[in-house]
Amino acid sequence: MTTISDVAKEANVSVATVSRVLNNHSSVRPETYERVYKAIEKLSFEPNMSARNLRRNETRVILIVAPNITNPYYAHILSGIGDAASEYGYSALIFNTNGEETREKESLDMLKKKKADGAILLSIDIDSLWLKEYADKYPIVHCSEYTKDLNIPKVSIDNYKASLDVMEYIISLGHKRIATITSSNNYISTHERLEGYKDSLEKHGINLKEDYIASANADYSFKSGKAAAYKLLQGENRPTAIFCISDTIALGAIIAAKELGIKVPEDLTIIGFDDVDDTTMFHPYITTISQPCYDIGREAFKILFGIINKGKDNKKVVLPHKFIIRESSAPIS
Amino acid sequence: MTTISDVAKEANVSVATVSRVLNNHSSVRPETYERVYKAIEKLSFEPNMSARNLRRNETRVILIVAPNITNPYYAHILSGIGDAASEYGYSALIFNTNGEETREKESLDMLKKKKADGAILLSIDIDSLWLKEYADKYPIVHCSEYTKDLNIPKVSIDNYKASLDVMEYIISLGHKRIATITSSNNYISTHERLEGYKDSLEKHGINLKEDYIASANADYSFKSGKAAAYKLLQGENRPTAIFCISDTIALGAIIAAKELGIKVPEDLTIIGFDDVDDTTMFHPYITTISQPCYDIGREAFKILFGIINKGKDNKKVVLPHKFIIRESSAPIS
DNA sequence: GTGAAAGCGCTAACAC
DNA sequence: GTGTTAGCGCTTTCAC
Repeated sequence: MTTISDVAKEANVSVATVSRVLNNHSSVRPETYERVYKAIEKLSFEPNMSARNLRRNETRVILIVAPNITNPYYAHILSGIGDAASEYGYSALIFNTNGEETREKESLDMLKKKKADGAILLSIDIDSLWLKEYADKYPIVHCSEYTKDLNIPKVSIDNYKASLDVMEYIISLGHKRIATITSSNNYISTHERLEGYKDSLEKHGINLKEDYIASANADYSFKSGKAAAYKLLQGENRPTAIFCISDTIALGAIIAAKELGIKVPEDLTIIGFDDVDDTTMFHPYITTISQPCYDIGREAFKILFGIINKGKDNKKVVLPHKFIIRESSAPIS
Repeated sequence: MTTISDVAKEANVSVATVSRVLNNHSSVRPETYERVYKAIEKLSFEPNMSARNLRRNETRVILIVAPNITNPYYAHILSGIGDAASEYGYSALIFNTNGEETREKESLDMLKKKKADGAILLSIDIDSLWLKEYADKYPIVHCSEYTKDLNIPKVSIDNYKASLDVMEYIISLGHKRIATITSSNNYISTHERLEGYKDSLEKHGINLKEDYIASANADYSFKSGKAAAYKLLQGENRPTAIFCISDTIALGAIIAAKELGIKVPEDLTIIGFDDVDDTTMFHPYITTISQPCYDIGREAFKILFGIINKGKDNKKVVLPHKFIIRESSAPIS
């Protein structure tokens, strides 16, 4: 194993100078820099991270906290975080919380115990104010979901705007009886999408009907989406369009419609959200909002990196979503 | 931050003794042990990993090499690895290779550069003999897929046996015209499943028909599965059963059959593999082989941990699969 | 059974 | 602009 002092000998300088070169300190004369650089290359020297970490009091580990990385949505984000982290020389401690607050806290205690330099939270309830205590002391960034009223850096799409986009489109198709399937979870995305739904109706002078709002499980399960759609479609004056808060729910709604003999999109428009599940297997392919999950992950890492190395920040990054029209939506007949 | 010497003071011993307690050296007198232990608790001391790693020349980082963690199969395994790693105080460097050999080698160079203590490979071609060079020098374990003829520790299910199970079942249903959709990739699982298919036919005196063997893409895509099924079902003397190497392919086959007006399972039995995609959304629910992905991941980590800490090993662990009969299979009519 | 002390590889004050 | 050196927190040899 070659060390900094091997390089120093090779280049005929002191270890301090090598260290300076390694850390891009400006005070090194170009010739010296060159000489050291060549020695580094020649010996193919790689700095020992444990030594550097010990000295700098860092870990070069980040915490990734998610309910369940098996969920494709989180898997995509994780992929982006993971790639960025590798590029910057960080490794990851992946914590599955199963959505439990105790597990969330437990994971953040890793920060307290100095097992990680910072954390990226993939999902957190809108009202998790207990987070403040941690965010004040440690580098934390929100990814996708975030707590309201807490000034913590975050990256996500504009869920409210995306919801508006969906609703404008549905309304432009001539629909008036528009329902939504939301979720029983307590995420900001869920709230904002519902707000967008309500505000759009109001803007267009369409009365909000409470029984046009159904709710699926916290984890957007197919089954619960299907059940919610059943409720919606079996009531009287059934909707001609349903805005679903996720693609899995939309899939459930499509099946419910099919079982009830309602044709999609001819008699019922269904819109999804996320575009991460494969919804181009079965017709009708689902019209949906697509999120740049991978980039959300990458960006989250970069912000965290900035905080760890340059100190506090409260950047809020909003990435663009895309509206993808496929087959499950049509003008009212 | 409390250090080992704080603990030493508190317990009235030397740092060496604290270290011994920390590492369970037997040579510490019970009373001393007790005293130190209490001091550790009292100060809620946590050893500084960077210091320990520097001293021991470790990183406490493992490499996880996968084509794409966004694939649910890998995501499930990753979940198991991640949980086990966290429990043992390891973090992970996740490398997406996209199936490219150069990326695989690149990732393993992290071992050379001492950026990780060992690696878990989630997929590797059956004939990647170049791996030997690395496996001889560094702790590496195979997970799910492995290279033939290389004596590297591994954990997987018995793909050959699983294939036999499927085939015995299909044959017991009375089918004689049995096709398979394999994959163009070069994984051992693919080979073994195909072997099982062939051997079963032979055992039951059914002639192998080359045009009953179709092939989907390397990544088992739905589309390619559907295309392969089309080829199978449009030929003359079409099969009455198709054994698909993955659930996504089976899903494709079901759609192909539906489009061709062939009823599943009445006129065509379709079997899948993996049970990781959600195949209980649409009827018919798919009869399939289920793999204990999470446990495969956990076990792989444990073996790696063993090698890192106790030295070479060539344990081969075979975990049990399950055969799940659902709706896509029926006796020949 | 326990302690003293060296040293892992690096960074950063401080000196020149 | 560069070198000398202390020291980050831990493990481990060597004494006793």
